[in-house]
Parts: sequence; C-alpha cells; structure tokens
Amino acid sequence: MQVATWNVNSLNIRLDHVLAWLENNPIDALALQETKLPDERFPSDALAEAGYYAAFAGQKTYNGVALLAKTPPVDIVTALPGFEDDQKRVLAATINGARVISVYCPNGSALDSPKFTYKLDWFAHLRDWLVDELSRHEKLVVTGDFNVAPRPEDTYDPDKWDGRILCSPDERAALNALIDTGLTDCWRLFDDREGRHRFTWWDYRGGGWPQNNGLRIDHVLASTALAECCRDCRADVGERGRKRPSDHVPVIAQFE
DNA sequence: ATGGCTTAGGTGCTAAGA
Repeated sequence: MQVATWNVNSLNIRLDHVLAWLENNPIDALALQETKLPDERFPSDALAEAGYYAAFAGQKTYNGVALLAKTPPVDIVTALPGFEDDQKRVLAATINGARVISVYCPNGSALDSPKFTYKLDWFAHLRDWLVDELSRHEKLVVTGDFNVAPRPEDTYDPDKWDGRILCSPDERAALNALIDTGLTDCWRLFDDREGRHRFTWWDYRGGGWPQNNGLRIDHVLASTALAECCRDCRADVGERGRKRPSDHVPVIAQFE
C-alpha cells in the first residue's frame, strides 16, 4: 500500500495539480492539508471521476484537511476528542484496513505568540488521542504538515533556524512526544537524501526554491506494524518546479 | 531582510502562512 501527504495550499487552485499527480501516482490514500474549502465546495465529483473516494473536514479561507482513497474511507473522525476548536486540522479514517490520519498542525507564528501556545496545546491533545487510536488500530499512519523540522539537518541552514519557529526545542519535543507513542518517522528509514530531496517545503519568498532554502516539515509517522514493512519514503520535489505550485510537495511512503 | 510571494476575501487593501 502507498500512502502520501500533500499540503496543497488551496485545493481550489491546486485541483488540476492533484488530478494530474494522481494519474501519475496511483496511490491508495492521499492526505491533503490546507484545502481552504467549506465542505459544500469540496470537489468530490472531479475526484470520483478520477477514481477516488473522499472524506473531508473543511472551512472557508483557512485550514481544511481531506483524505482521498481508492476504497471507501470508514469510521471517520473530524476533530481531536475533548479539544474545543473550530479550526479544521485533523481527519481520521480507516482505509482498506489501515487507520490513516491527515493532520495540519498549527504553524505557531512566533515563539511569543498566543498561536504558539495553541500549537503546543494542540500537539498535546493529538498525542493523547494517538495513544487511544494506536490501542485500537495495529496498522496506523499519521501524516501531514506538522510544521516542525525534527532535526537541524532538516533545515537548509541550522545556524539560522535552530531555536526559531518550526525548530524550537518545545516544538521538537512535541513532535517527539507523538513519535514516543509508538510511531516511526518513515523518512528516517531512508535518510540518505541530498540536495532538494532533503526537504518538503520551500518558501515562495526570497528565491526559496531556486536557492534550495527548504525545510522538512511534512512527515509520515507509522505504527510499528507498518514501519516494519516500509520500503520507501520520499518527497516528489518535481512538483515544486511546476507552474503555480504549492509551497509544499507530496511525500510518499510505500508499505509492502 | 521575519522576507522580496501566494492565497482568500473582495474590489483596496489586510491577514496568514512557515
């Protein structure tokens, strides 16, 4: 089974990119983030024509997550249990026997922002819920835009980024707390990438892509049963060079 | 150079992203 994640930065703008990508990458499940669409505007018909079922939890302008799958997603959850939040950032579904969770983790804005407090609080509640989900699903993958670069080498310039937003000790600890529930960062099983292939996001501003000023902030975290049969995990960096790209590229994991 | 871009909403600009 192949699972992928992609922060599309508006599914309305990127629908043609997604349809073309699915045609070339016939995967079993694709997690989307930042769809920025209310549910009544979700392009279910176009995706069904492409052969994909969809589950989604969206809102106007901001956030929004979805799961596309070749088999119908079931047992859908659209929020973190016990966490009051009107931001649509999480979606879980069982797809062909595996639990797949699409997450759009908060950005945090700045270390002294209320949004940073919200980010850490959100991660803590995600962690507690994952413990629960892992107790019910042996095969589980939580994937999406985590807005955390786990290690210095997951940035193009550790001297510039370490300690700042996306790379602070608190954020790295929050991500590690997720992993410590019994998950594996699949990327690190194949951690010999070079150049552009080290990253999943490049800023639109300041020549981020041409200069390869990238970060690795989109992840695939798998339960032990899935991690043991993970055969590949990589970013499709070519998408960043297309016309009118998202600032994030798809990350694909192959499970035997 | 924490941004030189891109998006949504709305029609000129602000907010937000990472």
